[in-house]
Amino acid sequence: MASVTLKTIAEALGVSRTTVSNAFSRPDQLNPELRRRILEAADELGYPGPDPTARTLRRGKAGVLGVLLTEELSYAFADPYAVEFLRGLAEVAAEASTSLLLMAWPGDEAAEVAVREAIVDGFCAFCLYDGHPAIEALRQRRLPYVIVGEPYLPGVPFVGIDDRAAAKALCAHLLRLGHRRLGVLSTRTKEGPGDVHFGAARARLAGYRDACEEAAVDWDGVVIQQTVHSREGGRTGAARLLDLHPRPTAILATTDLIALGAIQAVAERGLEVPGHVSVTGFDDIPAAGEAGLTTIRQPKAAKGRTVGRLLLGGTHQGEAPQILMPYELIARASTAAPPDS
Amino acid sequence: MASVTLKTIAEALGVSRTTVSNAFSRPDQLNPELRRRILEAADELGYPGPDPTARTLRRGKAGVLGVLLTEELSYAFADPYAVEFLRGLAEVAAEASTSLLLMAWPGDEAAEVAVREAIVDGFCAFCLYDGHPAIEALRQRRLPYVIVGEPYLPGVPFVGIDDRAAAKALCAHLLRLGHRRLGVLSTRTKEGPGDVHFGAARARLAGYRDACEEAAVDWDGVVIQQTVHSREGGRTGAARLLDLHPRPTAILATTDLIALGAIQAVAERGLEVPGHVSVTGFDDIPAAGEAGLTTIRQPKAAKGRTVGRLLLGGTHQGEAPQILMPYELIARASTAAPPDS
DNA sequence: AGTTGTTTCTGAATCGATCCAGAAAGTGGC
DNA sequence: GCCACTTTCTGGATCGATTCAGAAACAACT
Repeated sequence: MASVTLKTIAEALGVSRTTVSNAFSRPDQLNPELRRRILEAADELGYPGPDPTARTLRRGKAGVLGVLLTEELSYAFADPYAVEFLRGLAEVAAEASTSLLLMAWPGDEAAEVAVREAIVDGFCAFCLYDGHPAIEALRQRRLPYVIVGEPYLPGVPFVGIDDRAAAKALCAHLLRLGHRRLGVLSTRTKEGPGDVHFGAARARLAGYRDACEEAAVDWDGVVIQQTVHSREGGRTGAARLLDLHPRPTAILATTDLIALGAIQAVAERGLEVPGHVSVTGFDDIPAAGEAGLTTIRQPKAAKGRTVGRLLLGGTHQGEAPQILMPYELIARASTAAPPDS
Repeated sequence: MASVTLKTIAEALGVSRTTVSNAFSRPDQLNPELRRRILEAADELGYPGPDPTARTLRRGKAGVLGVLLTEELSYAFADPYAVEFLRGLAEVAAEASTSLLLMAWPGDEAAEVAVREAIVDGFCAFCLYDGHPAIEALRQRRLPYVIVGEPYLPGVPFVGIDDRAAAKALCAHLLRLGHRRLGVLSTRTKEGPGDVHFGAARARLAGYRDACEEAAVDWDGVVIQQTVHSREGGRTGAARLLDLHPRPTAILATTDLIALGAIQAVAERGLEVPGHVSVTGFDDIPAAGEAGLTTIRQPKAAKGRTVGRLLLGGTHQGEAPQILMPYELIARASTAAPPDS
């Protein structure tokens, strides 16, 4: 009944706990023949291996990085952008013999508890929104942590791009081509249609607005259609925009996934991209290139690697690091001058 | 420099460690006024809260269930089936104040290590394949664990449906309708085109075969096309099948997601479902109903709940529980008699 | 005054490993 | 035969909390 520990094995063989521990963790510290006997005895006694909890407590290092996700798991994984980011993060983590822990929460209330109780060496928060209770909990844990992409908050470690400036550049590109009737397709907010809650979406909308104001285009005349963050969501959302009279000549989607759905919706109407409607995305996922989508490219895997290095580098003394990664406007075939109307 | 612990606070206030511990974990065990002072001092000293590792070691319970995923994260999350399952699991876990830990591995070799070192109360392995090294590691940890859906192995705790029998029923349905030229769309295996590695896919193929043999249809004449597990993968895979001469009159996809892609491919050829080609799926995800897809319905969330209860119920003594859940053939509009050729 | 009970707090033991300083035995060089 | 060095093993301290039996103070009831 009593569980099998190092002590059980040590007593069975008449050696010390330390020696048994070495047999598992530092094989070069003992005689190979004795080690063989120890492992054999461990196997016979049903020893499950050194207890990870005790080991972590003593070593003061868990060998784990926590990745915080919001409730909608599908949000994070349906988007190839997230997968790329995680690949970069996992790469750096693996070099430090560290594994990733994806933390799924039933809801916001549980988030705080989860952050407080997770056994990790650091956190990376992904897809949070401004004001999420976990953010304060993160600060209190006094472990290294980084907010990725959104929200950007003063005094909080951050890695991402300047979403607002990038969005402005993208919108300015459309305005330069001559577009004046714009439609925006944004990810759905948590709060319902009133307010755009997600930091990145909000920053991107602000960037579009900046560009409009600079070009003296009336921002209030721009229709903002919210939708689910998926290809299908882009299709149905775009359908709404295409029903408007007069129809927008350009659709700005806040992510590539949505933009790809929008392109599909345009085709289903028997219209052409960019002949009748121009479409832009955001992120430059692999499928964007194939579809000839004009978008903002951001370094996805590199972002993950940067986050990993930051977290594994130890606690940040003093100032919180805030790293802005480079981005690039990729103009492809999905944008052109608007049709003569 | 030295970290702030219970002891630091206790000494600062001249009370015992136990009392400070109670202030955090058992508020009813001490004077409210003293508790207030303790929490205040903790805040001032920058105490990050009781160390989760130490707490776990002492309590002997982590309050965490590990969910094992294979390398392809997208595999698990692109499929609404997985999301539903996790919802059920999370529900039961939440009732026991337990959170879920999604474990992402860089690769198979890392799997063993991760299982050995994870600080959890139990494991649920999802989307593993037969012979995965993690399976042996799971057994050795002597913690409760369950294999979900695939692979089904003797002596290993299991929850799922009888994939083979379900697949047989589905295929028999097509054969009853009169189909004789079948095409199969299966998820890609790890090993390449030679052998179908994933347990469920293999079991489903075996079921199709059973039905064919019972109806004296030549199984060797059935083309098996492998593809990526996604809607897009289904589209391209089905395109290959539709290029065959003579064209199959029915396509059996091993998952709904693939089937939905197949339906799209048929439409793109200017053909009709089920007029020219019948299509079947597997799992009955929400989108399957909308698309009128004939498929096998299995209880997704209930499966998650069952797994959760099993894991939280403690270690299984003696025999490994193997639970087969009910399934149901859902005949919808995507299947009909083959065209007169 | 004595018994019982409640509230509030304490000290030592414990969870299961790892780390460190050092002991014991054996090796090699001079 | 002595010193220096390596290999192999040991015992005790430690990581940071929780648990448990019990002490101290005080109230309530015979």
